[in-house]
Amino acid sequence: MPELPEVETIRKQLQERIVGKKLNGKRITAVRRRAKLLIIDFVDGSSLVFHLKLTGQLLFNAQPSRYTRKVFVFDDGAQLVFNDLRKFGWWKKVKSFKEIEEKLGPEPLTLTLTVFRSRLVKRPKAKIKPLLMDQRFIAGIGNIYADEILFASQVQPIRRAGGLSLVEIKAIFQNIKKVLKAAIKAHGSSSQHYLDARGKKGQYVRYHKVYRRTGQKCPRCASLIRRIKMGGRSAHFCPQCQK
DNA sequence: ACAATATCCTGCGAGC
DNA sequence: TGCTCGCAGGATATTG
Repeated sequence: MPELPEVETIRKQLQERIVGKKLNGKRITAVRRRAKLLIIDFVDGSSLVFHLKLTGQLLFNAQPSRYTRKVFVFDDGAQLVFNDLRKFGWWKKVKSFKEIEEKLGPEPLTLTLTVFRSRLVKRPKAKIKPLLMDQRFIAGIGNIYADEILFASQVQPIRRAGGLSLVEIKAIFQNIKKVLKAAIKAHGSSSQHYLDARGKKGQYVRYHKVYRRTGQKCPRCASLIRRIKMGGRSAHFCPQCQK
């Protein structure tokens, strides 16, 4: 799916466009994001929650296509179109968002080094890449940004959390924020299906250093980028300058 | 505790 | 042209 930066981009755009409108008679008070979830809040405290998974799109005032699964119509006639080629995405109405909140780890952008370290210490045997993608450990990072964060930190994806030095932990911590913020600035990564609420592509693919660059030169040391399988997902890294 | 696999679903490009 | 294979931004359940 859209990972944190993509959902955050959609959130900002929808916030500007739909707050104050009514959906099914209820006024919208806010558009929030938690991890990779998009949340539309209503005046009565209830929420409409979306998860876009791999191929979901939320388009404002777009024409429905063959992949449109749902069209939400606002009181003024504006529309929110939910498209999803692979049908993994979902939406649901909840009385309170707390029902969903419980299972999620901390938000990457407000995470502190102390919290990050204390959570790593509890999982010494776990490999760092699956850990970064584990939504209970830290919520919002997926395959693209896990690879890019580890490249920026010069740490290989197969490293065990317990074997990381303090310098490496700090680097990963800082790069989580740095990479995600830069990606938000670029409106996310449109590697394949992602479009923002305006139907436009994100530009962060330009800055990808390793993700889907197998066999190309590492921008730091010119070694060839390698791809390995980790738990059914691809991990991309530089075998030379990531230790 | 951790790893690997299957699963939901559809499409695309590569190779034969 | 048409087939099969592998791949695809997620997350969960199951099994070892």
